[in-house]
Amino acid sequence: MTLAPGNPSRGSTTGRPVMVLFDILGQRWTLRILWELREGPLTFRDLQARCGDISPSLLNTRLKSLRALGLVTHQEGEGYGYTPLGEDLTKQLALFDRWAEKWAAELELAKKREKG
Amino acid sequence: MTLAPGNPSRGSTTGRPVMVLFDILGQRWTLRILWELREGPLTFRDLQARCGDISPSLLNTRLKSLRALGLVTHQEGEGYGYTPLGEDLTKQLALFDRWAEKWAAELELAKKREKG
DNA sequence: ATGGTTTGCTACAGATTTTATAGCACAAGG
DNA sequence: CCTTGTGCTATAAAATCTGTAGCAAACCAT
Repeated sequence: MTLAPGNPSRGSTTGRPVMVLFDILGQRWTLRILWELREGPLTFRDLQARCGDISPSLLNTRLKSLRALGLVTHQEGEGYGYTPLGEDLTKQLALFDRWAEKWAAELELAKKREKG
Repeated sequence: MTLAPGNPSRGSTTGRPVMVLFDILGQRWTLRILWELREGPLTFRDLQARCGDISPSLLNTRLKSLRALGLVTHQEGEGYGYTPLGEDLTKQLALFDRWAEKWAAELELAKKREKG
């Protein structure tokens, strides 16, 4: 069965949208792919390079499902980019970026305290 | 090498915190585990049940790394719960929940339009 | 029209991760 | 004792991911 809101996903029979979302984002590279598109559309090959040379087969698999889910589109001549929904989701990812910076700082601090 | 901010992660040599975070959250079940703790600490077995009977070996692997990363703690008698950092991260996940509901609604709408 | 470049992929084998199931050790309660 | 709950470990099989090779179509300049 396709992964989509309304359909059951791993460990959840209800298809509650957030569960489906977690299932999708919990697939390797999905978050990263969305993130790398944040500054504008990229070609398949550019996107691949930005993702540290992810294998083209997996990239294509991910892009297919992101397209099927209405988060990403492919425009002739432009490459891969967000749909309005995808763009909206990615705004949440920007919050993660800020959180992660804070997190790193706190872990760093903890490490120092530990030492003396 | 351990997965932690500052250390290189998949496809990123810099260790930029958000990349590391994506790497962690992109491991199956991690997002779900964090999510299921949102209403308070749970025992190992309760958490396992909430996650649709995820295998105990994987659950333990995930919990170990979440503890190592300072997101989750285990308190004698209470079970597994957030650290302050973990709690903070989970607030962002609540935004995902709202986004996902909107997403589901839009996809539903699109499907209807498609039919006629 | 021919050769080089870019783009968007597919194929496939080997490595890694995840799943499913069984079971163990310890502690508390009756 | 015996049962129940808790926090796991072990292991084999299945699924997923990685790395590499390569192809077809479009475009460009010669």
